[in-house]
Amino acid sequence: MGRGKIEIRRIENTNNRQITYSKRRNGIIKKAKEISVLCGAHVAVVIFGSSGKMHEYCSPKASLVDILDQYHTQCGKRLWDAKHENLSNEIDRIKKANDNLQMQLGHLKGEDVTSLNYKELMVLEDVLENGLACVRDQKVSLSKVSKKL
Amino acid sequence: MGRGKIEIRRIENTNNRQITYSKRRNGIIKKAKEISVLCGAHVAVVIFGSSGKMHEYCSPKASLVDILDQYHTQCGKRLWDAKHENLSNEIDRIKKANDNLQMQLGHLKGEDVTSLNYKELMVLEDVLENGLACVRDQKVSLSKVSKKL
DNA sequence: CGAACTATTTATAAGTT
DNA sequence: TAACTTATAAATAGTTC
Repeated sequence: MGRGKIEIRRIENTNNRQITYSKRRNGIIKKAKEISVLCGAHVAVVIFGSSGKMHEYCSPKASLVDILDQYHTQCGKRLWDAKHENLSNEIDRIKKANDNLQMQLGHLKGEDVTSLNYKELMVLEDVLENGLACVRDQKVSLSKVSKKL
Repeated sequence: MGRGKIEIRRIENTNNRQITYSKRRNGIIKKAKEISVLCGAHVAVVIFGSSGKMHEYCSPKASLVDILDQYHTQCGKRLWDAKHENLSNEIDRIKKANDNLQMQLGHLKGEDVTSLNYKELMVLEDVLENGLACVRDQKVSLSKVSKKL
């Protein structure tokens, strides 16, 4: 619709793409408003431009949440359950990472070392010696600075 | 667009309303596809006609869940129910705990010690010395055991 | 009836300022 | 650059089959 016909393919020129995006976004939202008034339809439109900025439209008297509830009820795709599952999995994952860190930390502090074999103890000893050296170096550095002041 | 201009107000004739709904719904979804291709936008459209039947469009490579996640991130509105909110909060909490553990672990290994003050360094030194002592004791214990065998 | 048709309106691509 | 203009493409209201 315009001075020239365009192919429906990505507009490579960034500026033109931005202009077209803004115009067409307004167009879609206008159409969404119209169909909701003309036909009493419930409509939700969410658009993210390539810049990441969001625009939304939702027909009057219905929040996006309402529309999505309706979506959930109707289509049986279990939108929320899927989301829930993802979150639960993430929690499990992080908790495991956490436990692992706790254990490492405990070993460094000398806790539960009886569960380690000789080789592991040697590695641990090296790490601790190295840490101790760094800490002592830093103490020395700080002492020098405070003497200068 | 059409043989005659129409007011944007509810179409009272059920049949005409249904026809217009169907035509315009297709129109909106076509436009949504076009903007996603032309501009690389992410778009989600959910429409319920007055009959209650649902239609949706979601731009390729992004599920409705993804788009809603993005929505959630951007606008901070409470799209998810309390359960999900709790899960999200838990994730944040555990992640923070995790970061804290990572930092402690780093310090024990001698990383980023320059961010510590003298008092903190002394505490750290004590912890490390204690840990080292435990580890060495354990090494000795293991040696004794292996000699006995 | 729903699919196809067209006269018109509307949206918009490109141009202009 | 963004807002305005205009020629043209696209959408669609009413109609036909």
